[in-house]
Amino acid sequence: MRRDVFQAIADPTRREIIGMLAYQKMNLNAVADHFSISRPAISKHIKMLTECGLVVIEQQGRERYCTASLGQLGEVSDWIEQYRQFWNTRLDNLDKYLAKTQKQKKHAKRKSD
Amino acid sequence: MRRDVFQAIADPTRREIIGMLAYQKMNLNAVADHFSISRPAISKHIKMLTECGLVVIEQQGRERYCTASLGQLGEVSDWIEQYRQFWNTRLDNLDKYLAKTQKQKKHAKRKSD
DNA sequence: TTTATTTGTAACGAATTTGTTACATATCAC
DNA sequence: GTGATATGTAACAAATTCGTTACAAATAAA
Repeated sequence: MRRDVFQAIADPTRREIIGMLAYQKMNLNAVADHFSISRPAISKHIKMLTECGLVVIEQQGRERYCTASLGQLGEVSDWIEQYRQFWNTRLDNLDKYLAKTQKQKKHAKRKSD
Repeated sequence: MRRDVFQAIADPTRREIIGMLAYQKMNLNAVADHFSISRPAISKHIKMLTECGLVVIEQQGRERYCTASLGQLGEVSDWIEQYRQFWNTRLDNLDKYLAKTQKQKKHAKRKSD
């Protein structure tokens, strides 16, 4: 099973969980209460998040308090940053231009036969 | 079918494709030659990348030249950056953090006027 | 001790992802 | 024209994801 950070943040529910746990420590049931899906489903999401280091668990009696530990997001950030030079540049504008002409070609194509 | 940028970059093959197309325009077969999986598989990956705007196609005769158009990565970058303040405040992160808060101050200034 | 609460996990199913092969179409080269 | 090349896509299969319900175990509360 793939358990990397890229995969972890691909799921919108997990991104929401991260958003909650970044600001407040919560036990698992409290997290689950914010969603319409079942508690076991949330439990699995949190398990995955802990497995890739984005959430840490602090056990207190029968409760498990979860907090976000977002340093691992650096892996994604680093991957993206290496390409930042390609954004909002002439190159990027060229790409947008090409995308535009491509659409025009597709439209023209059917008729031109 | 989910077709957002988070999902697009979750797959390692697609990240590799992005890495190749960021630096050079290539037709589809040239991309496929760099991988062990089949050409139709690559074709589908590239289709998905174009559908979420990370790759643009320029048709030239029977060939389709692909280039990366990475502005959409900003969506992921923005999502991550909102949490940067929560990362372990290492010194090398401090610069970026300060830059961000400086921007926020500028924005806040307009409201307080 | 008895009961309620918090949680993990097994077992399962549906949907999605990711690959394949086979075939169709359009274009180039001769 | 004929044949090679570049590509899209349909049809299918295997693996994975993401949810469910049911049950077990540990702890707290009565």
